[in-house]
Amino acid sequence: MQGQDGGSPTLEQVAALAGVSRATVSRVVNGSPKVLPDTVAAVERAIGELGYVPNRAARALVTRRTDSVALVVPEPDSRVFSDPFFAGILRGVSMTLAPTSSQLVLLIEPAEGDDQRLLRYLRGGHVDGAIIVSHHGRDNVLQELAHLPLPIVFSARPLGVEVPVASVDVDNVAGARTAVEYLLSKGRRRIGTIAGPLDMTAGLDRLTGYQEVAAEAGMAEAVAYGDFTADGGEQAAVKLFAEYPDLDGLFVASDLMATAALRVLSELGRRVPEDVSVVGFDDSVMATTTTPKLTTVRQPIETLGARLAEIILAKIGGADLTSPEIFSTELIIRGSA
Amino acid sequence: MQGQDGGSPTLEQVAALAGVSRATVSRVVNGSPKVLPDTVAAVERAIGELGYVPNRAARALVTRRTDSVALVVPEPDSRVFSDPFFAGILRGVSMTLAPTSSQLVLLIEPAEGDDQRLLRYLRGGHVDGAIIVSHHGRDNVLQELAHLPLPIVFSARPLGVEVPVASVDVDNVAGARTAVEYLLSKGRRRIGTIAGPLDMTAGLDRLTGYQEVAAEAGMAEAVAYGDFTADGGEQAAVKLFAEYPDLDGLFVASDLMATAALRVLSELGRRVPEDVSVVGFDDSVMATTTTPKLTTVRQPIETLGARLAEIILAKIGGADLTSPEIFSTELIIRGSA
DNA sequence: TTGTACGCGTTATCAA
DNA sequence: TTGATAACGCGTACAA
Repeated sequence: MQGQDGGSPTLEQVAALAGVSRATVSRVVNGSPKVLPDTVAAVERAIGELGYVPNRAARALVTRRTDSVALVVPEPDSRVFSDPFFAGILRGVSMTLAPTSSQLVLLIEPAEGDDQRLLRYLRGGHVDGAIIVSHHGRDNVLQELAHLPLPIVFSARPLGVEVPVASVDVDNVAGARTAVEYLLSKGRRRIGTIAGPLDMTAGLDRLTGYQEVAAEAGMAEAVAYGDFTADGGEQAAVKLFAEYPDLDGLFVASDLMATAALRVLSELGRRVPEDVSVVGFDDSVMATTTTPKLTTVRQPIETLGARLAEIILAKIGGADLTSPEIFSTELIIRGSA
Repeated sequence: MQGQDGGSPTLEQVAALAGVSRATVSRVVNGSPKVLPDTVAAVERAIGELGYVPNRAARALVTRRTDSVALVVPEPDSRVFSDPFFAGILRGVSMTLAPTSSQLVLLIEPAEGDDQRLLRYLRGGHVDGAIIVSHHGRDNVLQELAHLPLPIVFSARPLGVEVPVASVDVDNVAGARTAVEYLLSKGRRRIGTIAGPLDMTAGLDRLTGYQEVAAEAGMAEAVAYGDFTADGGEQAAVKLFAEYPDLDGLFVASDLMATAALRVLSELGRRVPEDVSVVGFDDSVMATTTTPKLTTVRQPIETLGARLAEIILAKIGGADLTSPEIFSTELIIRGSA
């Protein structure tokens, strides 16, 4: 039907067909208000007939805007893709960007230590802005990212970055507090926790929430550390219950680790929730695949992703946003506590 | 340290600093063999000093190559992002593309029926090729995608497309056969299945595998349909066991639906695997979060993704690949059968 | 309201 | 081996 002459049609060809100049076609394409209705109609007809699509490269060259934003994963470990959190963020971001003219390009650190490649790309003006899905904080990449001359927003308060930056996150401390306080309200008196790595805000803050409530209730701490994987959760659970056999409550910093803990408890012959009540964090799909179903702290991940996209779009548009935005969590009560 | 004069440095500036012409710098950047070593050294020093990065837009404009490939989800339903299958594909694709100069652009259908936007984008020369993660087959979008004047590869044989196209998939029929035959080998004689939607190859082919074995074994079919979600799996399981209470074996077309079936069986008071043996499909994370753990058919998803990327890169490079590539599955035996 | 003409940063062709 | 110079397709002063 169209484009049969090899390359895509150009502004020039549309102009010829519509009987106007390139400039006028350009105006119509970009919605300039100062074009006669008749002219607009003629041009649009020509555009439709030819199936014209603006050449992004040419446009970017002159406007110095690429109409694309990067979703950056500054870690070579692509396991993040399997993380339900990442999936939710991706979903929120892409749903928000879809109706926009902006495209989403996925950037992942190609190999351990190859930060420079990422930074050069970002500095090269190939994208208008970047959303950083930062997990591990100690990385000095975050520092460099934060200082890039480019609109940037982080999916979580970047650990170790001192300058003010835009970020979107959930109140992990409060979420953890809710979980532990709920356990307390159910009469649990000896509550332990499986924490995440302390170089991630999610690990750090959720542990802090637990510690705060423990201190307030005069309860001794019982902590084991996992790495947010099923295996790590299993090992932590085994260790925790070997060390503190009298635990009657357990707050786990992620649902995935919680499912592992549930299995360990089952093998240990401890009934859930009768002997030990368990609360997770995330409210991911897995929370409903276990028996009993998992009571967990829900975070509005997709909303976080959507907001991330809104912020980067706003910053690209010139808005000056450089502070964290915190969303609240919600306790979802199911069978495990 | 660099780029302090506003925009990124250009070829021109590098040339000035190195005392050569733009053309020579361009040659060095693109690794032309016909440049004197001394000149190369001088140019590279200038590049390093200025922190020069080629302008992608300008380059794309003249070479007519964008160095980017699209990962297309031709459905407005962004739930796919939460699908472990999609995550694995994304992982394989991005790992393969990362060391390359190619960027990955994520394209999702913005709204129901807005196929045209997607097609125009793809036709507009914004990417060099596209990987289509097609789930639902009846969509006529697939037809149009298959006929695009652009290197294309599908993540599964696109249902309803008659022309030869490149695709990468697992042998779903054989995988399902393995599962059902295994159930048979364990002494199960009354085996039912929870199938996926018939407009997806995964749904269709896995059902076919079940039906083949059932026919060969002279076993009556017992089929219920789910939609690859937990809720759908639950409803299908309820319906199936209401209709066929004597089932002693169950093959479920996806792990997620299998976890739901496991819960239903538990509520029905049927022990797994003693009363009913269950086999899933995928070997996703959830397969190990259930009690008992799920015996399932594993597909090498990440490998599929990697191959998808290799194929699209090859096609962009001129290779003529237009036939399906089929990978095999593997039965992972755990506790449920 | 519309058209002319220039420049965006690169690559590629052709001379030198 | 290197250097001018002409495209590539588009936006936008500036002029008409």
